[in-house]
Amino acid sequence: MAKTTTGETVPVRQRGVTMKDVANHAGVSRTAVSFVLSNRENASISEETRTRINQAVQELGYRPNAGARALASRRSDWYGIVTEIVTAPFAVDIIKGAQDQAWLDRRFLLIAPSDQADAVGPNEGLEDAATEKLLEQRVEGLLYAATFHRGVHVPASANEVPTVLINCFDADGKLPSIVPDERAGGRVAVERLLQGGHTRIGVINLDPNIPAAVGRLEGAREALAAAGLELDPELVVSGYATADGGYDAACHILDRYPEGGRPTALFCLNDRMAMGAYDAIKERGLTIPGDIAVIGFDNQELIAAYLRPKLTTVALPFERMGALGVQTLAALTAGQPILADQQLVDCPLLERSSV
Amino acid sequence: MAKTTTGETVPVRQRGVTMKDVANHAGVSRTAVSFVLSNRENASISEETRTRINQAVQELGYRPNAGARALASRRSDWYGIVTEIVTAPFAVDIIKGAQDQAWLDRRFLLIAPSDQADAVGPNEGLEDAATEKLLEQRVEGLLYAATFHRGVHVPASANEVPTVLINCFDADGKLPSIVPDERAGGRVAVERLLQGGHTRIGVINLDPNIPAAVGRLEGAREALAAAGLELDPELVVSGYATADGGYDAACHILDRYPEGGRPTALFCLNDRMAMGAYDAIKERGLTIPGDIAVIGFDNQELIAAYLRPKLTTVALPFERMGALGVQTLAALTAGQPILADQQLVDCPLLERSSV
DNA sequence: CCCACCGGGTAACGCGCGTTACCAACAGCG
DNA sequence: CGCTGTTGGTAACGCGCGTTACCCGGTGGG
Repeated sequence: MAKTTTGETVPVRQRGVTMKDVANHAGVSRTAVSFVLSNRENASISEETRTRINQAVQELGYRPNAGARALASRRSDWYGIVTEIVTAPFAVDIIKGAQDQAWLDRRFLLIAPSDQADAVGPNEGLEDAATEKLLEQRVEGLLYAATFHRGVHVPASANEVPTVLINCFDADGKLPSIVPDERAGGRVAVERLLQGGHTRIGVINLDPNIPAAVGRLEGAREALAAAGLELDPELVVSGYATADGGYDAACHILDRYPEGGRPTALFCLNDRMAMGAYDAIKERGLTIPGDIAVIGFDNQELIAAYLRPKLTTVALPFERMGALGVQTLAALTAGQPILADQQLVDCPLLERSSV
Repeated sequence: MAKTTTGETVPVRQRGVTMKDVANHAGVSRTAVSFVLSNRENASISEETRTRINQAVQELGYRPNAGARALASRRSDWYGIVTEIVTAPFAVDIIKGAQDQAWLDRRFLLIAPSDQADAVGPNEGLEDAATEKLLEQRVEGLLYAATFHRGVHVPASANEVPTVLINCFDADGKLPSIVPDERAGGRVAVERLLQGGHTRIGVINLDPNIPAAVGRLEGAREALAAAGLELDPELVVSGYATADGGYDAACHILDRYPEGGRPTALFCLNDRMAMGAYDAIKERGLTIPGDIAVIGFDNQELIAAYLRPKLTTVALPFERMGALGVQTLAALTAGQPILADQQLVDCPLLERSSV
């Protein structure tokens, strides 16, 4: 506890070592310390005092005050990311990718959850409070990350700094975005099945209106068309994006042609549905991949890597999208042109044991 | 000021509006603006100038500079959390709980990943770089969060500021920590099985040396002892903490007494192993929960909520631990005494359909 | 001998804000 | 009348640092 002049006690606040302390300790001016610490090459400091200063830094355990530096230099070295991912962790790898990349660029990533506004007042926009908080910290750029690929509306204040969307796109403007190449993913999945000799393929579809479903299905059709085939509409069934939904859809598909003509492969548009499909297949005494090959989408590790047999699936490149988002932001803040308004990121096929 | 078509005015925000600009616009001194914005009750500002200032704030779209405020007031309103969770997202709810609580306390949570030091140099300690970064931001308190309950070593610099450990404990010191009450969790799980009429219970154990295994097993034994029963050592099998490990262990347990005496319930010490156990049970033509009741631990949503039947399991209170960590930190920074060096948090039973 | 130049530094300003000390005007009171 | 409060403010300092302008003592060139 420390005492003020009035005698009252306040929480102890360690008086930090400042550049002035370092300067005194080294017997030089604070300016010299600043020059040495910021490695200015055009500053003329002799090698001897330079080492003396560095030694003082070590001895005193000096640690720069990032806030003061930001204030004086007018750059914070921070990016902010507004995301619902913290509360819906499915796509947490976006944060990881972004954070790693930011770290490489010697920048810091400030993470703000996008759904906490209701904690302060019911009428505030969801992301607005988070965005505002980040701007108060004077972030140099903003990222918005969604848990699933969709269109979003970004608060107006986002226009004050460079902004990039990750795993979502600007529903009403021209903000640059990074999204998965759903179509190529659908294509590669079905190509893999074709390559395995499957020509009759059932599809367990998501809500047909969301971008993921549209793209993946389109890709699937392309792959089939390239082989001179097409989807049997009877074998494309939508369901809730859950294991139960996948189970129901799989039952429907597997039982559709009792007389013969049952598909030999199932393309499940997400892994949770594939999980349910497994049950439906096993229930019927069929084996995976012997009787029915299954391929998923998303690569949700907890599911895909632990199902038995392990699920072959198409991965959503979350980490890569996060990194690319930061790179794009870096280009924007540096005033460089970016490659495209919308960057598509490849969805690689992960071979396991279900095909 | 900009006007919309409806004639309502919308603040046009531009970077660089300072308190001085607001003061000029309102025709008062900057001090007056500061007083109004920080709501000092002992400052004497007339109601009229107060509204004039607030109006100027609106019109100019003034946004405080958090860094400058922190510099002048010598408090940042930030806590820092060092965590491996970003890279191993299992326990991401810790972050959510901490962030929500911090938000309620009008504080901000700075998240630093604990494994990025190798990006700058191979010789730096893992958490050290992250901790250092946070201290440079002048966080007022530090949290360390682990993905699984264990002992950890924290960098020495953490001592400069109040520190609380979440889901881990200080292996060599006296830092306060928040951990799940594994023992009570094991007890409640087995009590539930007993209540269901099960007296012969198989246990799929984790690595027997980790705190989670020790506590949960101890709790299980307590519950049995209270009913005058005890574990059959032949029915306690350790395995890798994966679905495959659970499958193997379950096979072992289920086939141990071919002549009769097979357990009617399985206590799986985590949900991934329960997932594998499901397969072993189904393979043998047995039903869940009809023939074999299964109870898990961890409540890993992606698994527990999607297995068929849905898995009854004991939840790890990640979110609550995160919140409690922040509360404890708040008490520490305010100089208040904390309840205990180690706070145990209850692990509630989540009833689904597997018992 | 004077002057330009260069190496090696330092003084001083300002970033945006919290905070303390102070000041002017006016009312109430004896 | 002087004195004391009270109301409604303002001037000025400093937080820790980046940055610019400047200074001083040598040195080489003319």
